[in-house]
Amino acid sequence: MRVTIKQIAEEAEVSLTTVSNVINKRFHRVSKEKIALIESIIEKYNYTPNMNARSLVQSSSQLIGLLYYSDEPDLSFSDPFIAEILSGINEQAKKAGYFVLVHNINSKEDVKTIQKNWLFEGFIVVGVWGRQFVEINEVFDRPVVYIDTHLSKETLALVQEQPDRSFVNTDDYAAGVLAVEHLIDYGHSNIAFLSYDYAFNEPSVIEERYRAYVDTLKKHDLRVAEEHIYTDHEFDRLLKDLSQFSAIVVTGDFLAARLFKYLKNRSEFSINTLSVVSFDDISFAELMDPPLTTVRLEQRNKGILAFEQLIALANDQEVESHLLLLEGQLISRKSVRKLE
Amino acid sequence: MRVTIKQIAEEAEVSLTTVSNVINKRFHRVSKEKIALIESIIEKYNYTPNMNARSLVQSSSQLIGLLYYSDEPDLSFSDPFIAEILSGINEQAKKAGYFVLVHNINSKEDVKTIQKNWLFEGFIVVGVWGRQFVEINEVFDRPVVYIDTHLSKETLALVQEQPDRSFVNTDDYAAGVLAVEHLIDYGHSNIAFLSYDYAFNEPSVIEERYRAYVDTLKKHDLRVAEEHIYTDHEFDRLLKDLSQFSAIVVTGDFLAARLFKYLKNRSEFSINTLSVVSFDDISFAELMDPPLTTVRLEQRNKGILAFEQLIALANDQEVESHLLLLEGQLISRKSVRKLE
DNA sequence: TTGAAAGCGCTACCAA
DNA sequence: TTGGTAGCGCTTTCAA
Repeated sequence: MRVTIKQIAEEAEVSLTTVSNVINKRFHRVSKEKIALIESIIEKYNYTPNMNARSLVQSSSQLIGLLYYSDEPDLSFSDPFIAEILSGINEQAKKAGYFVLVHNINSKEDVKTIQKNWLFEGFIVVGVWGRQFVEINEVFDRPVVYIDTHLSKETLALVQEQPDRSFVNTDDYAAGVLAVEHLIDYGHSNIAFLSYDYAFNEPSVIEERYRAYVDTLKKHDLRVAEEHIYTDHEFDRLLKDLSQFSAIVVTGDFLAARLFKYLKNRSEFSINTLSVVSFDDISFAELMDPPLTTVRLEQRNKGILAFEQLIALANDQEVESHLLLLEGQLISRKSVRKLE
Repeated sequence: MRVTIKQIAEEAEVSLTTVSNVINKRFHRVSKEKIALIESIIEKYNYTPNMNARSLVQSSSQLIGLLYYSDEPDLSFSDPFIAEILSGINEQAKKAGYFVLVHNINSKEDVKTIQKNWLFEGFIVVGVWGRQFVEINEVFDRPVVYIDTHLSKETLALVQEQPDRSFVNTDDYAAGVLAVEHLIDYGHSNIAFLSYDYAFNEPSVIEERYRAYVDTLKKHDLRVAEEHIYTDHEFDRLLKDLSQFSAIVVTGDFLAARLFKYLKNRSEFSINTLSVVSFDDISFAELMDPPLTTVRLEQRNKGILAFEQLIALANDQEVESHLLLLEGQLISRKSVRKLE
């Protein structure tokens, strides 16, 4: 059987309390000699406290929950984006002696259930945005940091009141500016915009990039038009209009790859005629033909940062800000060409 | 505060024991009326038992551990392969009311620690093979199912004795045969083999495919030679030898993509001259140029199957076999051409 | 069919 | 600086 605090206490000939005190580093309550003795015995048996017992008495559980909000269960964690984030979280967690429980949620009931089952230090939540936010957010009774959750001004103001909520995002607006400026810098002035089909009127990652696109074009006195916006269902329309554009902003590398394929199948000339800039820098981006110019988003760092922020919140430490924005980084490859 | 079994008992005016009995479906020990009453109260409060308390008394924890063995912490869960598996596990787990804790391990100590911290129903372990196996395997005190762990005959014999260990793999040998037969079927007879650099003498996924390659070639009286084997560090040598081959077997889609890029950069003719077949069918495979012919591996299904198997083991149910082999499926696209 | 009580491993409170 | 003890929420004897 695994060794318990009781056995340690017996062997050291001290009380449970004393052992507990050294385990929890309350050194000021124990004499130096006993600390040394007890620590040596702990070392000897390679003792680690039972988290279930600990959790039961409502102290630290060392457990954090990574929650992925999605309606389609088969999507969830296979998304490389979340995989990267998990990877980052996991690395930090292991270093810091934390454990991470992953779970899919698609309702507030899911959150309630999981909270009743286990005691968490806090949560990292991915995939929540728009109207779901308020409903989901209210049921958490522990700190939470949201990743890639963009909020409307009103909602944001509301959350400001809650000291144990934080947000880590890419600065998607800035990333968008980066992409468009690069295009303009290279001489492009007729620039289309391609994204997945989504609700353009709710704050979201895509909406930020869209705003950046519009603003940057306007700033340079370039023409902006609603019909220059395409969704992934409109490749045909895009192809028809292609002669109008010398460049296109695509909201994700995978979508860019789909566009490449589509274009290659129709008209040989297009792919070398059209410049494309995208977002993500997935591992495949550099292997594409042409190698994709894209804004690197560092999802893994988001995971790392989110974990760090969560631990700070959970321990009531001061945090610098509740909105952490990561810089995107333009990776210039071959898919954007210089215009004379 | 969350409602406890005690409050349920009070409201129902019965003992804790009785409530516990209905929660654990020991209906034969409780009268019909009380069952109905208690269940209605449970329903009303949306009561769920506290897993920490449950675990503490050594009954079910509903917790399974997904352990990823790797020396490089930053690799781990960002690998799309493990992400797919996690996705499958997670879906099943949620349906069945289980929770999954993910963790990186790179020593048996890691396993010991996590086992002392929490009570698991069992483990799903990914990334262990060769000599690490025996050492890691012995420290588990709960059922475990390994994914993609190939064992030597001797080790396998050893494990046969352990009724609570199982293995789910793709039938990598069969998948290899599928790939090579396809090539031969299309008229190819000079076929190279490209894989990541690895220990060819230990049982592994790649070794299985390699054996399939050799055996199938031999079966068709085709020439097999050691110098036809290339690693990902030998692209230059491969390029030099390329005129000898009409086709190549590559052990993974991502590597195939790297090869494509390399070849495109050197000699325009090569990529359309060389047929390539690969393994995985990652989402990018069909977007490659040419679209990649590959053997689909269904990693997600492995996760699903592994979970199911684990639950069976944990509940001492009869299992049909301790070695579950999934079929690969050849996805024929454009990267293999018919020879006249 | 029901319930009282012990105890899982730990922390927290209070007293010494 | 130390220790005794109650109790976290639950399951599990054992007795009624």
